[in-house]
Amino acid sequence: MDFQVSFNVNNKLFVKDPDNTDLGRQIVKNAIDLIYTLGFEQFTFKKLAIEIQTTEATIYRYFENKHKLLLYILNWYWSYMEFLVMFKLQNLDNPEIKLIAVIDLLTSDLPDTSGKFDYNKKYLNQIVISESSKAYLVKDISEINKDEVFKPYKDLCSKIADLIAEYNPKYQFPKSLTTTLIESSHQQQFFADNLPKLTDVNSNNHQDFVRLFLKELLFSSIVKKV
Amino acid sequence: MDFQVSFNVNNKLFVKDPDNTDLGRQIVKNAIDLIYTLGFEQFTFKKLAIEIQTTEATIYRYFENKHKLLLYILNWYWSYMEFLVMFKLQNLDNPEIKLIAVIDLLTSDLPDTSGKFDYNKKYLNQIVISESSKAYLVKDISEINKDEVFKPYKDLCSKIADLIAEYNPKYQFPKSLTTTLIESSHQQQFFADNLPKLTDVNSNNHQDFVRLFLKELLFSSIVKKV
DNA sequence: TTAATACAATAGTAACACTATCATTTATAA
DNA sequence: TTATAAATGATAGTGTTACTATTGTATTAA
Repeated sequence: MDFQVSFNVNNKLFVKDPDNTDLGRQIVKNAIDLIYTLGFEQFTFKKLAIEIQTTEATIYRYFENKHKLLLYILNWYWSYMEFLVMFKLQNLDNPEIKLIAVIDLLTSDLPDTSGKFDYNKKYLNQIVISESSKAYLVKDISEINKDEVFKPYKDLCSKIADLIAEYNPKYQFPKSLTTTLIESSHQQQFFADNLPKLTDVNSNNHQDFVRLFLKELLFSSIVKKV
Repeated sequence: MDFQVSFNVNNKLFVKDPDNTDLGRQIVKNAIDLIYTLGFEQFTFKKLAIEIQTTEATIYRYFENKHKLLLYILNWYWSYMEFLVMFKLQNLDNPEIKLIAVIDLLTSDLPDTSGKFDYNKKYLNQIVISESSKAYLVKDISEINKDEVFKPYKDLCSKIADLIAEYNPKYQFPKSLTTTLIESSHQQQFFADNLPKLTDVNSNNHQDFVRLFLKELLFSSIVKKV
């Protein structure tokens, strides 16, 4: 694939739209690299400022705090993922094949894009795996949820849940199964890499393993019972 | 139930065993209350010290940092949970009934105990739901894993995975299914409470809902195919 | 040419995550 | 009972984090 993609990320997530300036895009791009390298807890605006040779104060003009920056990055990812799902499902009719395509997407790295958004897709993927739950597992979740900062995630979930309902309208838990698939896909990849005894991974290709597990989990849950 | 329980929590998790002194037990008990109230990010040793009218320095004599304290609390929880599983499964033969009992345990509050460990079980449960993944989603996971700080969690998982293998020896992913059940049980409870649109809850009793969902998920995965 | 905007440079504050020192209380053992 | 060690309290201090404020300069737009 080779085209430019661009999404309107929720404007409650930034003070000044980083998408509009070179510096803004540098901030986001280098934030991804640095969060990947240091982990979210060790990542600070100070370190990011040094990395791109600017000052903390400047970064604060774009983002209120690092949590919002993380949410911005994740929203970009979820929006992109929803776009990819839409794109890949074009011209597909069979609900089973559609769901298989979705699982493949959820367990693959993002395709590289050229142009303005040359974020490191491998890093971005790892951030989603290791850091995304920290975006919602916070005490002020109900406050930040009011700003609709989880809309892209919810939209993606709802789209996949619809596919499940299409496959088997009688299945009772399409949304919970969807979030379980998505979150489990991250967890199992993380465990396979870091705590492999918590999984059944045996090959070297962890993504293949997770893909297999999730397909089994999904289709045995939603199979139409006679 | 009414008896005293006591576990040997991994001694790499503390500097001085909090289990041996009144002050140590106060620290753990009040840490649970405070982490529940403030969330792990806002929780500090300073605030805890004020709460129990001691000083930061004193708390540092028991725990190196708040991450280790969280791990200590979670290890206590996982050890207790494994004990409860063992206890509840006594005298049960039928693997299906055993697995149902396990899911019931995973989706219920801990029973109250008297004696030294009068931790607030409702708070502890919420901490497990909201904070436990923060114990392992850290950059230095491989370092801390060397100290076997995840052993109680792994032991519990392995015990449940064995039950799955007992039910259906041909099922390929007993461990991954187990971690998925446990983690999903937390997530779905968290989502039901905070981001209900990501789930299919309709009743007021979120625990019943999660229980139903997980049983369905588990047994459709491991059903013996003809 | 003026005026606005964007950014850099610098300084400062309160909280956090510790470490160190020393005095005092408490438990224990000779 | 006294000596001794261990546990805790009190206090201080350091470097870092998470910001906010101010002021000067370069760029751009009217």
